[in-house]
Amino acid sequence: MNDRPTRALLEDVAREAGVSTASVSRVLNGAPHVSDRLKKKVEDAVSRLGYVPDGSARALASRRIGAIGLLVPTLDNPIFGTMANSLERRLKEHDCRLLLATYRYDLEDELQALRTLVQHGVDGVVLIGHEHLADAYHLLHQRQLPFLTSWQTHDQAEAPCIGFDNRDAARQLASHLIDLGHRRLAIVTAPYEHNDRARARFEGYCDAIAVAGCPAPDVEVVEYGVAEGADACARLLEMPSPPTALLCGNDTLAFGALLEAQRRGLDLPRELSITGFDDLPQAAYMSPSLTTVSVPASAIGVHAADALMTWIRHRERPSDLHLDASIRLRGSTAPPLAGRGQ
Amino acid sequence: MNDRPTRALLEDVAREAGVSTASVSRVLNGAPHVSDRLKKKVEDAVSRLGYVPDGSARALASRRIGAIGLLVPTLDNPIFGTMANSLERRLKEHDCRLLLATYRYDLEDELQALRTLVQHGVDGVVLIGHEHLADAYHLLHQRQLPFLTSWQTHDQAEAPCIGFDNRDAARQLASHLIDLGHRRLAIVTAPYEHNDRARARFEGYCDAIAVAGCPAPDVEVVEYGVAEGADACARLLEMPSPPTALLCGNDTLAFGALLEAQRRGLDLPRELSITGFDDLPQAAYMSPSLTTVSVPASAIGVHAADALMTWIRHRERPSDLHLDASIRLRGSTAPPLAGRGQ
DNA sequence: GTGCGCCATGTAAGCGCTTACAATTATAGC
DNA sequence: GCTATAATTGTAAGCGCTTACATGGCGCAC
Repeated sequence: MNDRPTRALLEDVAREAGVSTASVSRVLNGAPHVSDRLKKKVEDAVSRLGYVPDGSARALASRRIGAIGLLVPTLDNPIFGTMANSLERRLKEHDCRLLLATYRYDLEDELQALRTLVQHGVDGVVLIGHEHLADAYHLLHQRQLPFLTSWQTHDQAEAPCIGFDNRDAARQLASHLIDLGHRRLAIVTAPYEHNDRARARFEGYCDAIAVAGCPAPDVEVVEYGVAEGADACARLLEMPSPPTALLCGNDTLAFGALLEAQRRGLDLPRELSITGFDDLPQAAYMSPSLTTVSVPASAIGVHAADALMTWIRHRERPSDLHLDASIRLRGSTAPPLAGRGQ
Repeated sequence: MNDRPTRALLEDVAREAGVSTASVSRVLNGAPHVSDRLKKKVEDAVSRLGYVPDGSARALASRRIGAIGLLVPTLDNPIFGTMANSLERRLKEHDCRLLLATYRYDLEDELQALRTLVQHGVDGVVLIGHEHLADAYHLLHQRQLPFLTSWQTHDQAEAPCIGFDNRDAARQLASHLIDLGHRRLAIVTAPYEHNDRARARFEGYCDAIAVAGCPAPDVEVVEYGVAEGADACARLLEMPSPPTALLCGNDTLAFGALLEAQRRGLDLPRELSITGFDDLPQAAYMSPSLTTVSVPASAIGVHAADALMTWIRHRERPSDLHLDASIRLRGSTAPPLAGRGQ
């Protein structure tokens, strides 16, 4: 109990309990076929010595480190924080840890980060989206590491996917605006070349616009950020025939757009409808409150944890899971002013 | 390289390069006294074989896992996401990984999480605040693990601290309101028994109120959350003599309060001043924009990474770092209506 | 020319666990 | 009562690296 100069090892526990090291290990790992008597002896010895197993040694011998890797573009966007949070909590219930890495939407950087995670021996990996460098998939398959893609449904067979249909949700959002009478829509999106979620949303917006026969939308491509959203909004409003509705790639961009529109004295939503995507907690509390899409970030985390643990522990590859994202109609969308938007 | 059924080991590299395993290890770890010729031979062999070192084995043999642990109350509050994000990025530059755990403001849970991090062999730990169970400090010291407390300055000698003065910032915020003429202030805070940041803020508010000789503030203690902030605001406004200004423990509570006040038709900020704490990105974009305190979350992450890596690599304990938190005066605070607030 | 010291490299002993396999004992079938 | 089978437990060989220590060369002062 007093500070030992050298901590107790499994071998010490075995000696103290008068059993073999293998038995101690078995008790500690809840192996089958262990008598209650043995179990008790070992548990007593463990608490008497204050023994704590060494994770590194266990990892080396068992080839499992008890941690999975999560690769997210960034934690600056709270939506990924929400997902990471629920993932970590759920993993903890499975007695598993979370190794986190970010890559700022840079797939080269992602590959690099993935390499170090794999090198560290993570038992599984969760990726956001399904668009990654071929080398990343190659590495994962070569190592036969259980991994999931998430956030965006797709039909690749590379890996099980836990996500929702960004494109369809985006389509619904745009349709809603069109139903309200908007014809001149504009889109503010993040670069979507290497971002399947952004691309799916963009395409969903375009789908609805094309089906309705509206004129091709003006498009602003900017990085995610409030200031970027504001700037994009400013540019769109200064065009010869400005839009009556703005479809933003996420809530952050929409916040910026909303701010900029108000700064210019526009009467929202009468003079400009704005939509976001993600439904961050404060979206409902903007004024006007933001029409957006509620994405199942927490659910993705929980289900990803469960699916991955099943795969790791029982060696059975989980199936895809399609979650729902529902649109939230709020105060930032309304019919356009008569006479405008044509 | 085609898929090898069995990956190359350090031993294979040694054989391929015609040198000893020790030499390979030395080259890989940049040990001194290695000739260029040896280095080149090894590097060639490594790339020829596509060798990737095994993190677990390295960890066991060297007693360093190349990862530090971060314990945050939750990632649902984006302010911690911001900190985790910058910490992870900076650690990456030091070639170090981040093991993340959350504990929902439950110190027992935190100790539990800390135990598993230590067990995993993290090379260092970053804690939020300095209030933790004695067993947590005990564990850290017993293992002689480099660790930092953060977010809130203090003068304990337990560990180096990287933080700012929540109390002083809170005091400034309250003083600002008092200077504007408010006399009846109220406080909405999270439970602060085991949360030194919340407590410091609360005390800062009380300090200023007491010094100014204002009547004792009504206090609502609620969990962090928008809905909770709204409820607290509602209760305070229904009191016999409602406050003219509301000091909230963080921005999330303030968002809720702001919303509730508007829902009740109050003309903000004339009829009620509201302040937050954290300066989340959207604080500036509420309407009215939120007066709050900008906290150096990113800076804490960066400096924590640097300090911890110095400690780990050079065995020299870093000194405390006091960062600044500055108040942001915005649209949610104004002088009280004449005749009210007495 | 010899001896000392330093540099570069090799040898091999772990690091602290897990687990295949062996050994032992208990259970059961006939 | 004897063998086949299953339930327990023990033995010991790794897991793939790092590093203390040993070794062999080489340059240099004397």
